[in-house]
Amino acid sequence: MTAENTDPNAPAPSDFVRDIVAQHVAEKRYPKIVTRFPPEPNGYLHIGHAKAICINFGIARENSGQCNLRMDDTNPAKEEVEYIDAIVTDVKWLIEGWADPYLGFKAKGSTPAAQEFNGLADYHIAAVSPTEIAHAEPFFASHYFDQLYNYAVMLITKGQAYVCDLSPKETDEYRGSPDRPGRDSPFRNRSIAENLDLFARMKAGEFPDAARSLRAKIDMAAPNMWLRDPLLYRIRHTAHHQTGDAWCIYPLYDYAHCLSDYIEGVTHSLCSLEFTDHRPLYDWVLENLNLPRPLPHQYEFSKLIPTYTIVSKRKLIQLVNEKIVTGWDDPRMPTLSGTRRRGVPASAVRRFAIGAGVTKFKSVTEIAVFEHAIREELNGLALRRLAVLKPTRLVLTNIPAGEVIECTATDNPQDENPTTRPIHLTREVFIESDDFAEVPPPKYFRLKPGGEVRLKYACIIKCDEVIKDSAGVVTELRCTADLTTRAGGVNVERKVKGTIHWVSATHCIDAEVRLYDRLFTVPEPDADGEFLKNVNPHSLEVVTAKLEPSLKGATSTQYFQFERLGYFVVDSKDADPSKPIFNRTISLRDTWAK
RNA sequence: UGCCUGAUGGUGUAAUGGUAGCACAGGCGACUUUGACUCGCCUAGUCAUGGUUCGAAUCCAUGUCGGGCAGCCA
Repeated sequence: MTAENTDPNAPAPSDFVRDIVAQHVAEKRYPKIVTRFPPEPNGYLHIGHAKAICINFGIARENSGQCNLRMDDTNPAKEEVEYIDAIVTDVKWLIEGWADPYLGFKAKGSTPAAQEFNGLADYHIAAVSPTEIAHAEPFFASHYFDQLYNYAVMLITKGQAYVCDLSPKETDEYRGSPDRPGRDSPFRNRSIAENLDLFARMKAGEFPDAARSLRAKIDMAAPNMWLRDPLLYRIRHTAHHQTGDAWCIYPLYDYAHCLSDYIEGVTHSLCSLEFTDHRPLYDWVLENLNLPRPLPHQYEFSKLIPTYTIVSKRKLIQLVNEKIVTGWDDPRMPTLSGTRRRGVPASAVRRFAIGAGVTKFKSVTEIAVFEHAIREELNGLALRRLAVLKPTRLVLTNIPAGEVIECTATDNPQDENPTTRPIHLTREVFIESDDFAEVPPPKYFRLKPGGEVRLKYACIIKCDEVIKDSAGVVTELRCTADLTTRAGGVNVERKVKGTIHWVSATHCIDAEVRLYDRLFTVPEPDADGEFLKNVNPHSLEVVTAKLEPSLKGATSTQYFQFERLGYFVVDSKDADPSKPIFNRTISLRDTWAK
């Protein structure tokens, strides 16, 4: 549980978007605050999307409103159903226990209903809650294609849209450039009747791809490029994952998005900065259609870009296709599925995304902020366990072989009344190789020849002898255990500087442990456009670790802290009961290593 | 050279004409059967120049620097 959803006194985030919403609420401008999260199903959601999700769902949550999940699927060439399923899973995961009551879906198969509002024709589609209605699905822009078509006919009838026969290349030339006005298309002044006829025939499939387009008639000399008679529809003889072969003309983003918002009753359409130039077009479409209900408005904020990561679908796809990672859900990927598999709790992602704030300043957020959020969440959630990643054999010469000394270990010292479990001290144990140094550096607290250290939850031991092989590698440490320093023993209060973790050599289990590190070696991997050369060749190290036996049967829904090492989780994909595999989510903070 | 948009410690963000605060990072220390956690202390900032004002990060002007825009992508 996190402060964000348990502390009623925690101040709600404050930012310029929420200020605007608050003002609209005070003015009673809308019957209900409705936002939306509208990904295109052409890739997996990543940490950058988490910010948009948190803002949109957060505002819905704070205002008892609603946030619709909508597939912005107007370009069938780039989209796949695989992505739709993944997006739904990821969004539900991220908001679960936080904003799920505010998630808006629609009844499965429903399309916008024609209604009359204040005496005017209108289209509207109602939301349902997926937690209450079994047959619910996300919204889809493609489910509004009929209505969008009708609106386009309306624009044509008003003389505000026309069919243009210019080729893509010619259209480009006619558009001019930022510092040079464009020229009117020779087809700009076709009669309304001809436009209506041509548009109907475009829909009927009479023309090949890109032979004609429907354009808004605005201003070819506008300083804003997006107002130079932007395309509304293009011809594309391609099947759509939702509508099949029903359509061969598809609306473009600028036309479909604002109307989709309107049809759903969205009030605040929040998007990232690069759409700022599109806002006048968003408004133009809505304002020219005689729509009876209050219009939505668009507000822009900056994206969340962490250091040492890439958040560009195109580039993430490249990492997958070039097999630099094992897939979209590789634990090194900044995708939500990768992050989840890595062992990061949704609450940590939210804490990070919300903490980043909402501004119009293009910023880069240090990954350390995310790492801190992960540790903070996991510190409260993770069960402590003992595990040795790189084992060194240690023999307690004063404990007879076969003797088992039961010790009590704490599951999580952060709990008010922590539960415990038994662990077993035996003659032979494994300790971390790093926890012994034959020639210790200055201020080394751990085990050294002749030195003492405490085995956590057990007793103080003294290193008597170092056994090495012919190559000089340490193969065994021979020590004596001072059993009077055990819990309950007379010398339990005796202090030594170092405490190290260990597992019994006779009771432990083996497991594959995947040690992940940052995927990139530099803070801004794509600064020069060549992110592939900045891939960290050591982003994954696989070891066979020795684990305390209570870890047997662990599942991927449990978070663990291997004491003194870091946070770990069972890999949700590759592990099975006979083959335990753990992912290191993140190491513990280590002020000594610095 | 067009339009849009922005600039507060190393990073992110707050202060909405009235003491520049918070978090991360960094440093020092305390505590510690995790060199974790926790706690205390410290370092460090309003792009520039003018103006309005008793008072400016905030308002105005000019400048500087940055980001975005010319897909039949979203």
